Amino acid sequence: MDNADKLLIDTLFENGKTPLKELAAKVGLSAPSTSERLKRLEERGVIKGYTLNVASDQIGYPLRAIVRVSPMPGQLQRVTKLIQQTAEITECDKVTGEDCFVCKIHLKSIEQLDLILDSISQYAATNSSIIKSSPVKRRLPPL
Amino acid sequence: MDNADKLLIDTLFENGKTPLKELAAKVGLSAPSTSERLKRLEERGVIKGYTLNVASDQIGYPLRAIVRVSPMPGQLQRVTKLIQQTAEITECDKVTGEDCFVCKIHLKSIEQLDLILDSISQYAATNSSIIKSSPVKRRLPPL
DNA sequence: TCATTTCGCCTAATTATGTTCGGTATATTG
DNA sequence: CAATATACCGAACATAATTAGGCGAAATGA
Repeated sequence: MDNADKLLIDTLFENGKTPLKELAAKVGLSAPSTSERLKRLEERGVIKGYTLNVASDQIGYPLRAIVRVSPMPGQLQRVTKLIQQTAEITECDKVTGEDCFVCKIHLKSIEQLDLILDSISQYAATNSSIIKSSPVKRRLPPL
Repeated sequence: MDNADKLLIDTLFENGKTPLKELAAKVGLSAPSTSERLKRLEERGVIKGYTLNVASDQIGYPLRAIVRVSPMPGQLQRVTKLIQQTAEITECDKVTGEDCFVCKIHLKSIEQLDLILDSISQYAATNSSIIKSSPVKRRLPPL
């Protein structure tokens, strides 16, 4: 991971469709060499894939929430499965400490939150917070 | 947003580099029409951009944590700025409820967490959880 | 030390991919 | 019901990415 590799990752994180030519110019290499670099980054698993940023409010989800979930004794497996099967839960991390899971949920309405929490509450205690804004948008840590 | 548009978004979310030809085949349209669809999705702001999935452990960050941050009275502005300026904080949402912020942090080591928390703790109470696994990887809600 | 291999790079040619350009059918509107 | 707008198509064109062949510097090993 030299400077060129870092620049490639940084640039592609900003715009995953940056043309090879432009990438090559930025790192000061030829197109084929740059392509080789990328291939190696992919093979090494540094670059796991290319994806989209979608505006969730444009696809019918004006609300987002963060829900902390603490399964009741003996319900860990069930709750894990339930979380994975709830399509509106778009991200979930299992963490140390009091709460077991921290989930991000996309919602069509507040009512939908109630609905989803109800389905969980038989097996876990939950703590919900509506997202009001995002002071830090997804970004890379320093390379 | 008809079925074709949804398929395009779903497919590109999985692989942001899916060739137009393949997208066209999938939605049953010609390449130019598919390209038009994409352009409109971008113009309407549904597709906000293309980006990368990077393996954070491959770029020197084997640990991730979720930190909830509750600024002390009168320190909201300062804390907001501090969070934004802390490069290891790769995501932060401002939420309703007890805690004001929920942050995701990428870490080189546990010591680094201590360091970062120290810099915040003069202005806010914090509650940290180390991420042990991610039962739900980032995905789209139902389209 | 000097031959040998490996590696990363280059340019040029080739192939793949995406866009533009008429032009048509089907809705939409005055 | 004519006029316009929309979404689509195939063919031609333009752009972008990959492959092929070869060069030079650093690492490897006799």
